[in-house]
Amino acid sequence: MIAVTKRTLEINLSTVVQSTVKWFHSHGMAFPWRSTSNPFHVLIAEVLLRQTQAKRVAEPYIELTTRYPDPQSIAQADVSELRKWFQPLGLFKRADRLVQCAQILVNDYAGQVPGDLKTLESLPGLGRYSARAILCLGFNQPVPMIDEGSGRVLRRTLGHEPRGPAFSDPALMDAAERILPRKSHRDFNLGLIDIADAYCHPTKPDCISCPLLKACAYGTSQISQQAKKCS
DNA sequence: ATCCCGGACC
DNA sequence: GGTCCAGGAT
Repeated sequence: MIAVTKRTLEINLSTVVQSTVKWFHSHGMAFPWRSTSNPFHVLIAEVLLRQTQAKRVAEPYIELTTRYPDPQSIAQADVSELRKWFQPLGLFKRADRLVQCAQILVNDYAGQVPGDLKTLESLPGLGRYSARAILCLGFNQPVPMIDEGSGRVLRRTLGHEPRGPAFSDPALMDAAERILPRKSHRDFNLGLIDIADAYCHPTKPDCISCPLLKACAYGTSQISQQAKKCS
């Protein structure tokens, strides 16, 4: 009996992975930071993306990575000059911390972005999510990228009860580790993020259109509830 | 738990 | 007028 439920669970997990990756290949967003593997450019992107809608980050990202392509450029940049590129986005302290971060990279890490989790998390302006995003996108490491959006997709799909912020939910983080595919980890991570944006809205999710509907505990229950209402 | 922050969207 | 946004620092 236990073996059967476990096998059912594994089948569902692999369905979630395959549907997400397949959907991403045809519907994934082509943001500029997704066509580079330069770790420092990924780092800049993640700083800009924090609590900011991805579409609005494209222009500042291009400007910043063009004008300040490496840690050295930012380390010696004038902070007030750098803040200019954060003007339309808000959260200006990100600019200050980006300079601090670049200075540490220059002084302590030979101007290179370190490729290990603990060091990345210790840098100013980077946290659990950004560090993992840099590892996945900049170093091609099979690390889960769980933010509030992709965390919500996984929670709803796997039928988890939301227990506080995604990053401090051990059950969610364990599930994310378990489900992450070895081969297409990058497409899976980005696919979850894009699905969160396109369908899995916090208050009004579009389950009918979602590519994960058939594999999603939340979506299928939503649909059956709607069917009851209509009858 | 709160603050940061401007803009898009409803 | 609320809600939300690839979170992090305090």
